[in-house]
Amino acid sequence: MLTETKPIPGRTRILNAAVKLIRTKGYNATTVDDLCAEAGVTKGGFFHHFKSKDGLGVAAARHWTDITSPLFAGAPYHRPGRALDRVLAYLDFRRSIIGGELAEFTCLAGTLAQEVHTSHPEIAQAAGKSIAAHASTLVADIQSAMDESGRAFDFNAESLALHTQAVLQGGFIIAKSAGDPHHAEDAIDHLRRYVELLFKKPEE
Amino acid sequence: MLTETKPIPGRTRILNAAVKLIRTKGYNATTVDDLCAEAGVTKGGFFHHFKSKDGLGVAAARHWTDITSPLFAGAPYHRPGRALDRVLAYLDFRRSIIGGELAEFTCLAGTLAQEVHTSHPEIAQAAGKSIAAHASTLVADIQSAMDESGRAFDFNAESLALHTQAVLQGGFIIAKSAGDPHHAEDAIDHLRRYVELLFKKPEE
DNA sequence: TGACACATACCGACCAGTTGGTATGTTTAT
DNA sequence: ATAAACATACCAACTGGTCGGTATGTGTCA
Repeated sequence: MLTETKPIPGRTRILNAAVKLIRTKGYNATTVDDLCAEAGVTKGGFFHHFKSKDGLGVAAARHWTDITSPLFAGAPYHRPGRALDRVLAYLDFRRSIIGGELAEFTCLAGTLAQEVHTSHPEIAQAAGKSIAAHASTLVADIQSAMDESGRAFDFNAESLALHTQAVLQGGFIIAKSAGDPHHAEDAIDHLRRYVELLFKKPEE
Repeated sequence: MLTETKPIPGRTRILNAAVKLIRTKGYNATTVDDLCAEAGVTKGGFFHHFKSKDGLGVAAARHWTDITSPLFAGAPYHRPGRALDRVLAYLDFRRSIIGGELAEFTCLAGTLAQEVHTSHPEIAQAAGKSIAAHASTLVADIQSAMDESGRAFDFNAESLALHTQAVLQGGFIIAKSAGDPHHAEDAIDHLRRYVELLFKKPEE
């Protein structure tokens, strides 16, 4: 039996190129020619698949969700029995995937949203959806952890879920501003400590 | 006696225009012509004051420090007697200046660092210095709060100071991604709760 | 025999940066 | 005191290259 290596279609190669280049250089600094060269496609091919560069931007934001969703859905942090442990395991997982170059672990959606939030609202909206969708995957565990704790909180599960994303995004920015990926880990460490303190039982 | 209204020199007008436009549109999307129009200067005037657009980028990052330093130095959050209260007052101050358009309260340095960290390292470095310099103004109060608490912490004052900036930056990104400034306030609320929990005395 | 997935060649708009000035001080030499 | 020499702060017009986008093919497969 042959190993059927099906070729990756041009559209997907362009989207993967977009993820790589936009994470490294940003949206505006990434030219259509850059994308074509990286994807091994000509300009005609590019505009066959996307009606404009902005159209690609929107598609890239959605592609980002398509890439990351299965990564997190298949990650081992869903295994612990207690909800709080699953939340902490999520943070540990996020910390564990930090390594190597900044562009390899930073968030495309955050990068896009920051850069184009006024000039290209459609792209920003698609990026916002991607972040919100990922945050929403945490809500159930956070809500369960809140319920299991038997405590009262002056925030809701959605707010804390979104906050985890805020801290991650902020950690990436500090890492970029200092040129040191280590700072992204520090941000997660503080976030983990925050979650532990929130749910810590008074006696322990 | 005449009211001597000294005219703002072109160089300063260009720097102020840069802060406004880059915060709104980002660095790459802000053209030299945009800057000239906003500042009321011609292109020749621009390149008299700055040797290149990148040169302006570096100068704008430093200008950002020049603008923000006196703002924070003169703010009322330094007044409380207990160090912890000064730290919390700082966060309350940061929360209070959020309002209106996103471009009016977001951080130029964070925006710059995110966008140009690979393509224009000099600008990113200048932006990083601005963030680090601001964070360092918090270290003394945080250190005092740690000392006054009499507790042991597994992080140092510098780390927590930088983390406050990470959370702020992250809050801005979530706000931009959702198109809602309110999220920046949520991030600060969580950060304030974290600081309170860190320093809360066991008995209270 | 089309519909699809590309490629080649090209265009007009725009953009960073240059050129070659002018007007207004400020310093220096006599 | 004053003129020459220099410095600073701008301006209008231009240039060479780049960018997003288009027009028009060509090969392939159901």
